[in-house]
Amino acid sequence: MIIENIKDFDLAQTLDCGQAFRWRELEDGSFKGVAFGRLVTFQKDDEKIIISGCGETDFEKIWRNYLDLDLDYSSIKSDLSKLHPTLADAARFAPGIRILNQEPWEALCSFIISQNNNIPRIKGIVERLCQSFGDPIEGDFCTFPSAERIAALSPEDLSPIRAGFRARYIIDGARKVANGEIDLEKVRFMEIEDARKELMKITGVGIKVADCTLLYGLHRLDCFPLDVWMKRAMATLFPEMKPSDFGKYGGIAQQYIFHYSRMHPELFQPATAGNARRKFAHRLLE
DNA sequence: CGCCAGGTTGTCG
DNA sequence: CGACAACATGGC
Repeated sequence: MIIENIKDFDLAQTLDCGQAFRWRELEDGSFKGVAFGRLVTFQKDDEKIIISGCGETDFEKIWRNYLDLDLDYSSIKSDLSKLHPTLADAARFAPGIRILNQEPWEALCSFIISQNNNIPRIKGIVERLCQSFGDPIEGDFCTFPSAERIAALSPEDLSPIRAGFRARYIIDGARKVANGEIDLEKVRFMEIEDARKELMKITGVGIKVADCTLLYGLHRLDCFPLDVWMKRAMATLFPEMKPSDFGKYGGIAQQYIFHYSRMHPELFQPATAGNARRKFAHRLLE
């Protein structure tokens, strides 16, 4: 399956920018992984995306939407870039980021795991969750376990995935989703404040995890999750702005800023002597 | 070893 | 309301 004329899209920037935790980069720069129960490999060649393991039907039914290929990111980027020069810098730094349409339960569960945690370890816990409770597909690739499957477990059953204190949050979320107490497809269309409140009925889901679920799992592009990186970025780079100033595509702005900040930690370090010296040495090398 | 991580909860003032 | 420790684990 080959899709032509794709702009504003980069595999690494999109699949490894902290919105999804399961994609594996292969030697040749392609990405292999599972979503919606399907195993695929993406390759990018100039303006073409090559998808192995997927036919026309699956592309139209799943992957076109998953990769958000119908949204005009050029236009959005151009509008966002007018809001603030540093946002323009961030968008220019990773112009190929898109916001995925992930499965709602996977996004919810993944971001419950993300709390007070670092990205490498989040990936490890999610991987062990899938290996332990998902269905095998091929090689060691597995599906993401359904809410129903997890709902049948106890926190102790999750001990092999080493999620720590988050284990009972995962179970609580799974049970509320599986028994219909929370209908994620209804949450998708709720007023944003109601949607947040609904998700926050789950123990262990606060405003940040709720916003991540809404943005990455339910494609609510106006959500602007504030984690430690984003709080630093707002305080340091956008002191005059608040999240709502970024508008209906604020979630996309957030992703540019999050990635840009994580890739430039020096922006947030006090200008220590050592740091200044390093910068000076760097200048001499140029 | 100590600090921190895409936070949330519970408690105390 | 706001501040703040505790939470489980391991990356760096």
